[in-house]
Amino acid sequence: MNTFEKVYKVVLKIPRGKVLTYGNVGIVVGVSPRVVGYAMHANKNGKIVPCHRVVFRDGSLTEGYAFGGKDVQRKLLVNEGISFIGDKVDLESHLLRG
DNA sequence: CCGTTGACCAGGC
DNA sequence: GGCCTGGCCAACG
Repeated sequence: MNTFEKVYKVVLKIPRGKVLTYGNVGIVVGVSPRVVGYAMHANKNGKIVPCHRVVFRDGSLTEGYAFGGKDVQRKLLVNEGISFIGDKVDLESHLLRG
């Protein structure tokens, strides 16, 4: 099992309408948050893992998103029923905590 | 094998 | 509340 696959597996387990932070995925997988971000970057195709359900600890998104940018990512999240506070995800309501 | 590079996060100013 | 710094760890050259 590669480190990427472990990250992908956890991200795939995120239910619709919920989000996780990079650091949270890192804790579950057992790697540093940087590695999670690296794995997401490797997934820049966006066809393998719903990386739009992974956001910053702050609830903010990323500029270099695979599908085109944070605007596209925000649209995808809203499409799944996730609400936003300004330019950030409403973590209080949608952060998946285990 | 070593140095650099990140889609990060927390702390200090 | 924005910006910088240190720590973190796998992938790349």
